[in-house]
Amino acid sequence: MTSQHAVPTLEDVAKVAGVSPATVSRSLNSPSLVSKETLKRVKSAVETLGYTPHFGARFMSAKRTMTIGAIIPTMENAIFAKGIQAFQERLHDLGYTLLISSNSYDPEIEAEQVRALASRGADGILLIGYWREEKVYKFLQQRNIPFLLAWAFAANNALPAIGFDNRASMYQLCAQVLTMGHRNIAVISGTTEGNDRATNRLKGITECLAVAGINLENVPIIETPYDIDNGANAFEKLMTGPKRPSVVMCGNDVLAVGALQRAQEMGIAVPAEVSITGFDGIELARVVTPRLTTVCVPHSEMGRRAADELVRMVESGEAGRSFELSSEIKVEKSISAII
Amino acid sequence: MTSQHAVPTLEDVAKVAGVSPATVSRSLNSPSLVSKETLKRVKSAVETLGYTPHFGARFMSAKRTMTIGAIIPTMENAIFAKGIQAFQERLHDLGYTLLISSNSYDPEIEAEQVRALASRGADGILLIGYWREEKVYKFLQQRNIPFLLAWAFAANNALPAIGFDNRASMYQLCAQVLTMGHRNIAVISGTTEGNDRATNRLKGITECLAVAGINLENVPIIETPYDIDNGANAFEKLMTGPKRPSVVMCGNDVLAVGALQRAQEMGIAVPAEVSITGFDGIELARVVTPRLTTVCVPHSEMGRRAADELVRMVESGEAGRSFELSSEIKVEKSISAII
DNA sequence: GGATTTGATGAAAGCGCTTGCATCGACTCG
DNA sequence: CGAGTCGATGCAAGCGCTTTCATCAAATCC
Repeated sequence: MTSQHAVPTLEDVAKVAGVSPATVSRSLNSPSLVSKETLKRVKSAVETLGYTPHFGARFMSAKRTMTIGAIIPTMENAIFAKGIQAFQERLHDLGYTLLISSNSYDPEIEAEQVRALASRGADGILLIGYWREEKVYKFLQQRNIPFLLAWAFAANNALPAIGFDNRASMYQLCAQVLTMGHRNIAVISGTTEGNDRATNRLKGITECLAVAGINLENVPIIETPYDIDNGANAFEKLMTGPKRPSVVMCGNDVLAVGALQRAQEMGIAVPAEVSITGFDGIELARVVTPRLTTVCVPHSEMGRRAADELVRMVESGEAGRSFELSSEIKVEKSISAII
Repeated sequence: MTSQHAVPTLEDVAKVAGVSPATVSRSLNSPSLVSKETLKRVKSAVETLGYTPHFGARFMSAKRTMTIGAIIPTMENAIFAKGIQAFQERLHDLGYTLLISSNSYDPEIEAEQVRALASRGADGILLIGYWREEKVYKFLQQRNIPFLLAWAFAANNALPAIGFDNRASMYQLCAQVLTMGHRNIAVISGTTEGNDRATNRLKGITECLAVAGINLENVPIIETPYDIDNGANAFEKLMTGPKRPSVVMCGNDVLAVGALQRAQEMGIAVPAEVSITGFDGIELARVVTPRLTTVCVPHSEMGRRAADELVRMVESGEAGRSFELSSEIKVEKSISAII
């Protein structure tokens, strides 16, 4: 081993540059307080030593860590990917590092991750949706850690959030479905327990149907975790049930794509024999045949603006604001009108 | 504001439990050294105060951080999602926290992220593929930080890696394509610069074609970043060129799906008029119509085993080993034989 | 039963950095 | 030209934790 793994410290840099550690620190953090001359010497010392500030030490003496945490339910399907990617890019531009954790929709793990991020000094945290145990919010407040909720927006909730109204969007989509003449509706919903987005989407459908005077007892609803195969299986169950629906509304695109796929395998024509709708407007929705009728959500915009707002909260110390983004119903070939 | 944001410290816990800070520390980290009695008191003090160890402080005095970093090119398309998800899950089981960064295939940003993770005390780092500037490897070695490469495997490279042989896999797929009678081949490759996976996949094709005696000058190759629309555009260019290929081989499934989509838009029948192949075997490949002929990679297994190996390296201090995983060619409807 | 071991705990020294305060020339001002 | 400013720098006190070493009482041994 040629290299002695002596990680260089501030003091080493100071020695090489012939100044005090304090001056090195200032050169790195507030260059304006240091003379051009010294700055140059320090810079070169840093280079030759390959010095990297020790994050732990910095974290201990300074308050800020320039780190933002994000906790998402899953990375596996693409629902959050685009938004988080945009979130990360914007944060990077703003000089922050993003730490991501995912928890497979498990609230226990989520709570644990909040603590982990807090103890790692996250200056702010991004969470998905509203629902979580009260103690998590308590903890965040007690620790005074700014947080922002994303992928959801509820006008009647004071917590700072950026997203869209899942209920209203789905309501609208359902209204569209009704307008096209469908009365025989089935639903494949994501797991609603502990998931306010899924819950609200389902609510959007049931409310709309109720308003339209459709008896909900006749509307089969299957709940299942977001996954292509689950969507497929649920679809099969619905289509082999007592009464075939004319349209299957799915809680998100992943489920819908599963449904679509199983339809093909079963030789059921879409949309001729049955229509299918999704939600989210992820890539998956536009590459399948027929394209999915879905609700398009501005993922990238959401990610970017979430970054802006969270950083604003962190840097200004002000309370977070909420932003409602608009979603857009995109009617594609996976649905047809009933004549 | 009701809550004074006084984050409780070890000392606070000590005071409440009526013991010394040292004892609290031991209770938390080496319970076996502490009496049952004391342990109980400390535990309850921790609970009532909602104490969370200060990561920075811990990092400063201890060596381990129980943190693993992963640096991936992108979260946006699903190539890495499944593998990283499995990686994270396994790490969680092993008691480690995962920090993820993505860099949009920018080597500068990657280098920066390696430093960021190092200064944050990552006990080990997962990187994608072999190629990166020598200084990055130097840095890692000098800092004595265990690292593992994933999504690639090259028998002739000593760096610890877990993955598959991109060149060999693509060679095999290409051989299959030739077997089916295709001689008029076009390629849509991912950007090869700075990307050894893309480079090797392309090499797999060209080598195979060379062996088959096909003049590479007649093989149009378009290089473009991994993105559905880029795949679509490249496909269109190829199909409107001087001589239509009978098969378009794509560097990954994302490009292939783009190609497939544009084919549909252009009214070109797949596989009747042109065949299309992908690489990776992500979900996208199996939901499109026709299903994509592709090379399936064991993403989840790779993620899990990467976690195991990296943790082993960290905990044992031993050098990393390399693992070649096998990939599997999956022939689906997107390709047809030339008679 | 005195000497030694053992188990449980405390005291205190850092770990590498930031920052308030002190210092000290060099300048400015009246 | 002496007093007050100011810009640049150093000194040193922590930040919250881990860990070595010392301490001390109880248990063990010959």
